[in-house]
Amino acid sequence: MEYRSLFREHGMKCTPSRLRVYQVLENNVSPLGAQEIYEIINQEDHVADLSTVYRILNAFVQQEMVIRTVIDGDDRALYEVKRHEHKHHFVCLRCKEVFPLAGCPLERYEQNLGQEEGFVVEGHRLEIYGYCPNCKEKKEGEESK
Amino acid sequence: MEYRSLFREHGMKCTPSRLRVYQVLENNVSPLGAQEIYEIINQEDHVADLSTVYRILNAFVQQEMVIRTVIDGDDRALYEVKRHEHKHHFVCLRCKEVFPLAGCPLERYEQNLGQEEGFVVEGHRLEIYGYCPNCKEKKEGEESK
DNA sequence: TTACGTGCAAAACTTTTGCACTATC
DNA sequence: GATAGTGCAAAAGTTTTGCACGTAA
Repeated sequence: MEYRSLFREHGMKCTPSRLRVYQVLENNVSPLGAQEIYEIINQEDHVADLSTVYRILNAFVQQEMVIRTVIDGDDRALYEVKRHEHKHHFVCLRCKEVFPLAGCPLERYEQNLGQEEGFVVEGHRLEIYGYCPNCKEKKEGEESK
Repeated sequence: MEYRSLFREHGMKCTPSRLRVYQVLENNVSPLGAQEIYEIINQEDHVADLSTVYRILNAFVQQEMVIRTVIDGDDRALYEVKRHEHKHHFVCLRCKEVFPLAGCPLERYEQNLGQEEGFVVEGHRLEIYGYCPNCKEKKEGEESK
């Protein structure tokens, strides 16, 4: 099985819980919270405890298989599999949905930052906030009342 | 007093706790957590309870006098006074210090996003992660062990 | 068989809330 | 004097941890 070797490469045994957590993350384009993942994997029968989900997620993050993010105005952490492309998110202020955005506008900016300020840039986090096409319309409706 | 009218404009009474919380935020270039603010204002004598600090911060945020942010890898929220300039932060992965950065490289990118994808952009969040000049050296020392 | 992984319960940490009391306007 | 603000204690939400038991390799 393909996952077995993926886990072994990162020094972890292949267990049903880990498998399910990883698959759920893989199948979602938008990042998910620990509680959400817990609910999804246990929908049919009991697969893993919430504390186990947290332990698994922490292990994935430490192994850099998964990225952990926090979003303004929402205190819990969100998790998503690390994919090859570098991308960012658009967060809808109304429905709270998180949309993936392709690409990144920051490469040149980061070069400057290293040269001019003496910082070593390792990465960045960018989210765009606003209204998604769907909520854009609804919002206009609400405001014209 | 100058603060008195600032508070009144936002429909809030001028109390010692609010005054101190606001001043502490004003005097810090880097954002602070609620617990930190609590400790600073109560250093000499008791000024406000932690729950009061939270209530005050929430009121400030609601009145858009203060910005609330969360930073990856650190679960608590950070607060800073809303200043006129639009700026971002550099977060040091080693000492966790937050450095303000002037300016913003995103204006054109956001225009595209609205036109091509149908999103309404209201704002964004950008943090750069890496090592500050100070920790850069220390880290190199550690690695060459 | 032996580490590593997990369930359960409890704790830690951040943030919110209810209620009686206090201070500002 | 009315209303908004506060202290204290308790609760709620998220994440972590200790320990005994279970399971993958």
